[in-house]
Order: sequence, then structure tokens, then C-alpha cells
Amino acid sequence: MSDQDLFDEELFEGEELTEKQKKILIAAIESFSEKGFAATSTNEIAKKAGVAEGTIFRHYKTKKELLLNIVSPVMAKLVAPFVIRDFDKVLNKRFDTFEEFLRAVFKNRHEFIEKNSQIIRILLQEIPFQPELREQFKEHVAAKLFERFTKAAAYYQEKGQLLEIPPASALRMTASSIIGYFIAKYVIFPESEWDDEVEMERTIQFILRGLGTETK
Amino acid sequence: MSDQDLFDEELFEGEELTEKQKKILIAAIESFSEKGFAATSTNEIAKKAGVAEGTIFRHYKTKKELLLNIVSPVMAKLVAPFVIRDFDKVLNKRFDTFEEFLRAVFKNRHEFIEKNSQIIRILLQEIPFQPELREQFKEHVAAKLFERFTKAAAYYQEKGQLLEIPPASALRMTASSIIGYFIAKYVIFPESEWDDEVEMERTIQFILRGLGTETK
Amino acid sequence: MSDQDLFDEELFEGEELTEKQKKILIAAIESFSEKGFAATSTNEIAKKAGVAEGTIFRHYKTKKELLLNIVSPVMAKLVAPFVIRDFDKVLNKRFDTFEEFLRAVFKNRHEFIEKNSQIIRILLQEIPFQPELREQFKEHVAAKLFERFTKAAAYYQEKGQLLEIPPASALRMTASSIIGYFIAKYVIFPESEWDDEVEMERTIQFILRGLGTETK
Amino acid sequence: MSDQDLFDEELFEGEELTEKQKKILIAAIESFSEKGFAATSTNEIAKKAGVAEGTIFRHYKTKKELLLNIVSPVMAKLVAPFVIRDFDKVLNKRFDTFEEFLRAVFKNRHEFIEKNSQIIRILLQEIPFQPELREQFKEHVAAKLFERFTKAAAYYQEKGQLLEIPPASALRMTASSIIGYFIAKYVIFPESEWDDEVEMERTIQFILRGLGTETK
DNA sequence: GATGAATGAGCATTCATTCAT
DNA sequence: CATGAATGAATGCTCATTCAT
Repeated sequence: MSDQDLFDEELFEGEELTEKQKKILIAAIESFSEKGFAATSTNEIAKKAGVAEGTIFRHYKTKKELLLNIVSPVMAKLVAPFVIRDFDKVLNKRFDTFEEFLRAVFKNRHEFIEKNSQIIRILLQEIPFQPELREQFKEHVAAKLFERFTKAAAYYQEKGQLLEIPPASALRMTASSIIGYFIAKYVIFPESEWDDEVEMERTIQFILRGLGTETK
Repeated sequence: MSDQDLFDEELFEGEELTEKQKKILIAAIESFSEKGFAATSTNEIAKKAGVAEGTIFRHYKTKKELLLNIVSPVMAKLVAPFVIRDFDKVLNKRFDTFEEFLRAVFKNRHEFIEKNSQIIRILLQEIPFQPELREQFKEHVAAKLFERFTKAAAYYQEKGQLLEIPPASALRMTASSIIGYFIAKYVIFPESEWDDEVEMERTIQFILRGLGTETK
Repeated sequence: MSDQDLFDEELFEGEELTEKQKKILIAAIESFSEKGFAATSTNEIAKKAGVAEGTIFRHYKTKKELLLNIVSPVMAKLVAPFVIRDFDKVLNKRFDTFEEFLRAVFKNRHEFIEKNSQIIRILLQEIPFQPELREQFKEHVAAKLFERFTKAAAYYQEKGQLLEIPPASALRMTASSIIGYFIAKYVIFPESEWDDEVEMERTIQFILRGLGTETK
Repeated sequence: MSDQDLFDEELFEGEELTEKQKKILIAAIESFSEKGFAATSTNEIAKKAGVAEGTIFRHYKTKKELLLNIVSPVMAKLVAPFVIRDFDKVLNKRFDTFEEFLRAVFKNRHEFIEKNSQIIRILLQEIPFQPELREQFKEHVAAKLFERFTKAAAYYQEKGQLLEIPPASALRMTASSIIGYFIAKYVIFPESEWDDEVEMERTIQFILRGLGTETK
């Protein structure tokens, strides 16, 4: 929890939040992720945050706006490493092989997701029911991810390292495997023993074998 | 819609439902899958079903019981092909290779999921928030699936067709890929053009390469 | 109060109201007329009516709908004597002189207004703020009143009993005088001594002298 | 609007108002007259006035006090021409006939009401619900008006120009006719074509015929 | 003097559930 | 069995007012 708190501050740092606003956000994140958005009452959030109910609505006009304010920055930062300027060059320089690329993305996003697991859980839960969220997701996450992944895929396909299938399909299978890893870890076996390093490596190998061309 | 209706009757057929009960179930499924369980009111269900609100509570003590009554039979039937008596023999006889096995499971469950997409969507949405559901899921779905898949995995590993990794990991990656396929199809691109046959085949190939041994 | 109650039943009689609905209406009428629509809470109405707050909303979707349901029937019946079929003939037969006509209208509407003073007070208060009410009023009261009064005016002008001014002006002055009488009686001096008969007669004489031709 | 603004300053001129106070008053007048006192929030007034919500309460302890501060000066000035010292002499000198008197009062108050139509609308709306207002009105408006009108009436009755009825009744009918004129003009037909001069003259003639003794 | 964040009581409305018919 | 009127707790949200800065 202290870890979570630490990060929340970092996450919303560009926004000049008052102490009360931070408490409201933290309380809302906790409740939304535990019980779901619709089943969490503003009264409950207020109590958990130690503020008056009216205070919530001074800062967020509606409960839905509170939800969007929680989830939007995470969506933005979720694709951050893909939105670097001159992504192509970065690709050229840093990741010579698809394996390096895959491994870097996985590791890096792993940390991010770990730190924001609650909010991402909320995001996943609410995307089917909140059109605004879906719109944001499509525009800022899916589209960007798809665009950059397509470039990367072309690059590695050219190099002969990646199977010649449509990037969309490659992306789907990569994402399925990675997201499946996180859901297993955080949703299905949250309290089980689980060897992060080993399972992550297995997942990477699985994707590489499934999509790579290596005679390996 | 008529397809969906048709199937709903089939799905609950062992249960001797009155006409009104069927209407209630169909209405509830529609609303729950569209707006979520918590955001659907019993009043709304009653109106859509064309019955009085009291009638719902005559058949289902609480709203949650209604949810469980919808979702439970689907959970049971979701693992149906794995729960055949003498699963080992079935395995021996029918699916000589891992590829055959995988292909059969995928195709067969594909139809089932397609017919029950609404209910499965409800299931996925509500599992995180309904302990009873989670319990049922673990007991009747996950455990059975795991048990039978483990047997199958051992069988194909012995035959040298499947990579020597823990069955749990193999299951996770297989399931991720298959479920990822369905989520892409039903949740992310529900109105997009999407070539079922091709994408399914790609997914199968991906899993086979990822988990199979290279002799292929 | 018993008088008021008696009449309320009569007023809404065409509507098949349950006992609870009647209580809600009576309570709402009392509160709205005492404190105004905006300053009356539904909680207060519920308590006064002896029903649960939810019960109000079962019968009237919103507080405003409750207001309209109270005020509309009175508006309709307020112009009732003018909406008789063959108003012209009635005029011919029954009221040979403008004085008779005026006296009849005044007396008859006097009783109606007396019985519905609370609701009419609500109507007057809320007309400036409720566009729906204003619309209804224009359509069902003002227009009808104007139309029939215009006919009557023409009739008496032809007979040489009424000053030759536009009917609209004559109506305005007649209505001002009559409504002024009621406001003085019910709003300004509600608890004063006030000789109904004498003041009414004075008002009639005032209008007759003001609008009649001098032959009298 | 500039006219209105201009006058507002004039109206409150004896009171040494700061710029912010004026803005608050103007904003409150506008909102109260448009939506009613109870339906206007202090937040809304603050925004329209361009001040902080707290600023309103620095100047007016409560929202009701703000209302009274708006309405009181208008009430005082509404009867101004009647509160001249030596009203009797003024009467003697300036208005030899009831007609002159009536015409002067009507014309003069017409301008005043036109300039303060918003505030007077507020006054009319809130008098039934604000005991303080009613008290002030009785004490400063009705009583004074009644007292001076009674004197004037006696004067003109003595001169044989005014019907021998109780001044209270004469006042009621005069006031009804004049106020009816304003309500028609400002409330019922605010956007209609309406010939001020002609209708005012008709109204004056109506009162004169109704109350005068002229063989005219 | 002016601000605006904070308050908590109060608001209209919705809800799952009950029960007399 | 089925109904639907009734309930009252709970909900998201608004309000006039306060007060530290």
C-alpha cells in the first residue's frame, strides 16, 4: 500500500493536486478496483478518504469524471515507450533483434503495470461499459500501439526475424500472451506462489517461437 | 437474436422453466451483458421481460441469485468436452497428435462461445466481484480444465510432441491465445471485418509453434 | 379543510386515484401553496401524506410532473363555462344583457376559485417559471377565454351595451378587476374582515360603468 | 441592458456600494427574476457576478438578506411620489381634478416600473413566501399608499368628482386596473406588439368612467 | 476585503425487495 | 402463480454557509 501511494503521487504529479484530492483519488482507486465502479458509492469514497462527500464533487463534477481522471493518465503512460519521437531510430539503435525488442517492452511495461495494477484492473473492467473510455483507449492506446508495432514488425520482418503475417495478427498474439501473463498473475492467482522471472521468460520464449523464424 | 433465443432455451433445458422464467432470463442476459450487473435494475429486466417485478423475485430470491442462475450452467458446459468419462481413452482414440487435440478443442469451444457470447461476457465481467462466481469457476472450470489438460499435456509430452514445460504454463499460454482471439473478436473489433477461419488458423499455428517440438 | 378535501376528490374524480395518491396530492397542494414549489421538498410531502418517499415517485415520475398533475385539471376546469358547445346560443338565451353575463361569470367562477384557491395560487406562482405550464395556460385557458369572450363582446357591442373597444382590451380590464378582487381577498387580506357580497357588487358595477354604454 | 444597469446604480446610490457589490446585486436581480429566488443558487450568482462565492456572504449574511437588500429600496421608492411632505397642498396645487391626479400617478409610476421591472417581478413572486417582505410591504407601501390615497379620495369626493365608495375599494379597483396593465404588458405579452399609449389611455378612461361621477 | 476549498445537511430520485390481493 | 403498489434505505449530487489564508 505504501508502494501504491508512492506511485499514485508520481502518476498524477503533473497535476498540482491538493492533499484532499490525492486522498480522494487513492480512496476511489482502492474502492473501484475492489468492488467495481458501479458498486462503489461516493459516500464510501468520501469516508475512506476522510473528506466530506461534497468535496469530491467540488473537484470532480460527477462520479464518472472521477473515474476518467483516474484512468486517463494511466492510459496515456501505458503506451509511453512507444510514443518516443523517432521511434524508428530508437528501434535501429537499441533493439537489433525482435527478441531484444520484445524483452525490453515486456520488462519495462511489467514494472509499469505492477505499479498501476489497481488502475489497470479498473480500466479493464470499465472499458466495456464506458464509451468515453473506449474512445480514449482506441485513440490513445490502441491506435498508437498498433502504429508503432506495425513499424517495428515491418522492420523485423525485413530483417527476416519475424514471421510474415499481418502485423495486426502478430500484435494480437503478442498482446494476448503478455496480457494473459498479467491476468494470471494479478487476477487468477493473486495470492499463489508464482515465479515471475521464470514465467516471464517462458512467455517470451513462447512468443518468439510462435512468431519468430529462427531455426533455433 | 433468434439464434440467441433458440440457444437460451437449449442451454437451460434441463431445468423445466416456465415461459415467464425464460423471458426473465433472456431479458436479464441482454441487460447484464450490455450495461453490467450492478448497473442493471430489476425494474428494467421486468419491463424487458414483460413480467411484473415481483415475478422475478418469486423465481430468484435475489438479484444476485438471478445472476448465478444465468452464469452457472454456462460455466458447467464450458468445460463439458473435458469432463467426459474416460477422458484418457478419448484422448488415445480420437486425437493422436497435439495439433489434432488443439484444433478440436478450439473449434468446438468456438461454437459454444459464439452461441453464449453474452453470458460469457457477463461471466468475465463479474468474476472479479462475485466471490461465489469465483469459487464456482475455480472448482468447476479451472480445476477440471487444469486436471484434464495436465493429463493431455503429459500424454503429448510423452509422445514428444509438446515442449517439456509445466502443464500450468502451457495451459496459461494456450488459454491466453485462445481467449485473446475471442476478446479481439467479440470485444475489441465486434463490428470489424475479421476473417474467422484465417485468424483461427493463425492462432492455432502460433500455439503449435510456441509449444510444439520442432520436428514438425 | 374538510371542504378543501371534499373538493379535491371531486376535482380529480375522473382519474381513478388510490387512497395514497389522493393523500399525496392533498399534501403537495398544501405545501406548494404555502411555501412554493421550489421550496417544498418531496420528503416533506411524503411525511405530510403519510407515505414513503418512494411512493410519490411511483405515481409521478418527477416532482415537476406532480406539479403539473395538480395544476392541469384546474386549468382545464377554470374555463369550463366558456367551453360549452353552442356558446353563442347559450349567450342568446341565458344572458340578455352584458350585466347578466358578467354577473353570471363572476359568481360562478367565484365559487370555483374559492374551492380551488390553493391550486390557483400555485398556478399563479409557478406560471412564470414553468414553460410547460405557460404553454398549457396559453393553449387551454387564455386562447379559449379570449375566443369566447371576443364572441360575447361582439354580441353585446352589437346590442349597444358594450363600449366599442377591442375585445382584448375589454377582456384585460374585466379580468384585471375580477382577478384583483380575488387577490385582494385571498392574498392581501386573507384574514381581514371583508364583505364578499358588497365588494363583488362594487366590482361588477365598476366594470359595468367602465365598459358599458351610458344609457343605463 | 445598459439602461437597466444605469438605473441599478441610481437605485442603490445612497448606499456607497463597492464595484463588487454592484455586480453581485445586478447578477442576483437577473437570476432571481429569471428563475425565482429559491431556484437560484448563490454559486450561480457568484459566477455571473465574477466574484467568489464567499464575497457574497461578506456583504450579505444570508441569501435572504440579499433578496431583501434588492427589493427594499424599490419598495421604498415605489411610493415615493405619495410620500412628499405636505401631500395635501401638493394635491391642491398640482392636480385639480381626479383625472389629472390619476394620469400623473399612472404616467410617473409607469416609468419607474419600466425601469425596475425585474425587481418588481421578484417582489411580486416572493411576497407570498417571505413574511419579512410582506411586513415591509404592508408597512411601507400598502399603508402609505392607502393613507395618501384616502386623503386624495376624500378630496375628490368632496369636489364631487369621485364616486362615494370607501377609499379602500376605490384603491383596490384603481390598483387592479393599473397593475393588470403592467402584468399584461410585462408578463403575459412580453414579446407582443402592444401600443403603450393607447392601452394606457384606455385604462385611464376605464377607471375614470368606473369611479368618476362625470356626466361625460 | 476577497478568496475558494471545505463542509455536511438536504435534495430528488432509484433501488431491491416485500406482501396483500 | 403472478401481480404491482408500497417501502425506506441508499444514491449521486447541490446547496448555503464557514473560515483559514
